[in-house]
Amino acid sequence: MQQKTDKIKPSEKILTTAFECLSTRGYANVSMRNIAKEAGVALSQLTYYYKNKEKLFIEVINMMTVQYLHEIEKNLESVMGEKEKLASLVRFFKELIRNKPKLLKLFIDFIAQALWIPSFREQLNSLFTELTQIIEENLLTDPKTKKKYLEYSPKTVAKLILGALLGTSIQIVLGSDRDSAFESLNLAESLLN
Amino acid sequence: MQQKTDKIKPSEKILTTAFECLSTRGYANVSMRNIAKEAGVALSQLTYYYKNKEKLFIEVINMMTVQYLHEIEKNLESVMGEKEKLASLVRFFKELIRNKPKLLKLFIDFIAQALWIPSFREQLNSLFTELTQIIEENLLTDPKTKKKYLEYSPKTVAKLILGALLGTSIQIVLGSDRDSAFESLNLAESLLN
DNA sequence: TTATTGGTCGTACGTACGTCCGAATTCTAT
DNA sequence: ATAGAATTCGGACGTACGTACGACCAATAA
Repeated sequence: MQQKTDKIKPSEKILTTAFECLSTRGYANVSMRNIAKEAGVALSQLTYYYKNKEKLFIEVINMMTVQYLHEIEKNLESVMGEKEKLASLVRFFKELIRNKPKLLKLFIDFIAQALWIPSFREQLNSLFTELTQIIEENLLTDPKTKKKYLEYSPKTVAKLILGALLGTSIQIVLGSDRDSAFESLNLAESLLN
Repeated sequence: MQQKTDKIKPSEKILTTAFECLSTRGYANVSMRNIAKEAGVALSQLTYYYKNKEKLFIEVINMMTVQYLHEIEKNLESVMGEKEKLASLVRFFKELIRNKPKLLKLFIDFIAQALWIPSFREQLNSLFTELTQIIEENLLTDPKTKKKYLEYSPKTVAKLILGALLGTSIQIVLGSDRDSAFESLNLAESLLN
């Protein structure tokens, strides 16, 4: 029965357990020992595979970044027209908030850590850059769309879209009345159309 | 010469020093001992006045909340017309980012802590509520303004504005190219007009 | 068979943390 | 002047942390 779970590579088991712990309790409140214990592995295994706590967290974020950036791009490719793509992006975020709030929390926690830890900051910056580019290339290339924002560059528009999605998500994840804030995302969509 | 600084109440000295430390290095990276030392006060004084680290941070946030909420309201009262008030709010945020980035960092850090610490979360929620109300009452009462957003409630609009300001600020504080992201705030303003 | 390598483990080191406590000092009101 | 309260101090307690180390074990290659 447990054959398969036993065959999981320890390094992967550590990684997924680390994600579970970090996204549930936060970087500052999770110790290497916690992760080791929960993964059913010796503490020193974490050092062996990931060197230290900082690098382990970076790997966790990396894993999530790769996975979800792909998912976003797949989502955007699956519909035609920039209006529809925007709708699709908003829908993606709403589903993320509803179904994977832990992922959002992990991400917000990571942002805060990036304030003080240079290696995190670097990684976060490249994530922001990639996200902005995806938005730019998918939602803002049509001349018709461009005209609407006249003097503003696509990059500026993309950053605002990302900012609004991020800021609203934060309010939702942390706030009490979830549904009222969801409405804000709908409004964002219609304002941009 | 130092008469005046010596006369500062220790509790206040602790509070301002705590702000300085927290906004420079972050909640997780600042110890009670750090603050005590920097404030020139015995460690146990922090416990005496603020009970524990959590409550001390809450007091710091409280101080900042009171001060800057007042400042925002004062700012909004000083101009007439909802368009102008929106412009004034955006200007306020831009100046905040430019002149008091440490305050922004403190705030972002606080948001992340609020993910895991219930007392922080409570305080953050009431701060969000107050901010939303200020926006609602100052920028969204004019019937002319209301019409623009048709089916959306003022609260929803207010939350989006707050979200966009917050999300964009985060990108600016953490990002490398500050000026390009400032543009996003200008765009936000014109989109809402 | 033996030697080498990669993986696994338990443990220990040094340090830092938040909190607590009892004694000393200063202030205040009678 | 003095009792009592408020303040200040240094130090200690127990715990938790990230990291490092050296000993095993299993598989592989010569």
